[in-house]
Amino acid sequence: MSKKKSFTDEQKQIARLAKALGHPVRVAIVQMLLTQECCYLGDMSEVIPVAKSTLSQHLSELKDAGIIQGTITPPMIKYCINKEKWALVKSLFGNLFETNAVFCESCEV
Amino acid sequence: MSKKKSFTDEQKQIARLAKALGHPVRVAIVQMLLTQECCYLGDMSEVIPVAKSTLSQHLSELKDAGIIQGTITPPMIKYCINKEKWALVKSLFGNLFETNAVFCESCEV
DNA sequence: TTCGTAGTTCGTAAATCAACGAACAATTCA
DNA sequence: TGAATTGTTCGTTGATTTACGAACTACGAA
Repeated sequence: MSKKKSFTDEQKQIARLAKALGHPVRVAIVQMLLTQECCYLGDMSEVIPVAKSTLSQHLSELKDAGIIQGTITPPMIKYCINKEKWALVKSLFGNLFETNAVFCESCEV
Repeated sequence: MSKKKSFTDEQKQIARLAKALGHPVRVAIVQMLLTQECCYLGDMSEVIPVAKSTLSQHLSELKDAGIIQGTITPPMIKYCINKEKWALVKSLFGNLFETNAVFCESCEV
């Protein structure tokens, strides 16, 4: 047995969420959804410069991470931010940011 | 010319930083450096269950993203959080989180 | 039933990521 | 000078990501 610990749930969750936000397309999607309640792939593809199929894949990743959700409203699918998950995102990153950080004075930049 | 705009600097910066935090090993590193629990690769490798070479690569990624910095203090290298960059991280994510989000009531979870 | 719209999935190709051990610097200490 | 320590780089192997157009599904409207 090793003394090395595995990762905490918090570390895994932060990593998962950060990864989901780790691409400009996905950041753009989230920003858009945050400011306009919900919208459709078609709307996004007018603004975000990638193929619709690519956009759809990015939407899937955000969905897999739980950050967004889609509701079928034929013939379209309405995407929006998942309220609960977004609260979790804020809370997890908030914890990290509120860490009373110790910066190293002797380290040059 | 397309009417589609490219990505804003903010979107690219957030994505870059989020990507850097998008792995449990790197989250663990940042958490330790924030509190200066460990500052040397050797210390970290006693806690984080990956090979030293792998750890070194993760440190490089965080360094490339500008989040951490290393100072040579022979025979070791002392790592720490880059104060200015960390402030930027907080500010960028802060902006995102402070967005007055409009959640869609009609979307089921 | 046929057409058009909205979005997903498929198939493919290139690039990047993640992981490991081995080999390699650089430096201190004996 | 030689040995030990610290950390990086190399070389390799898979897995994952990103991107695109083409093909497909699902649905409402004509």
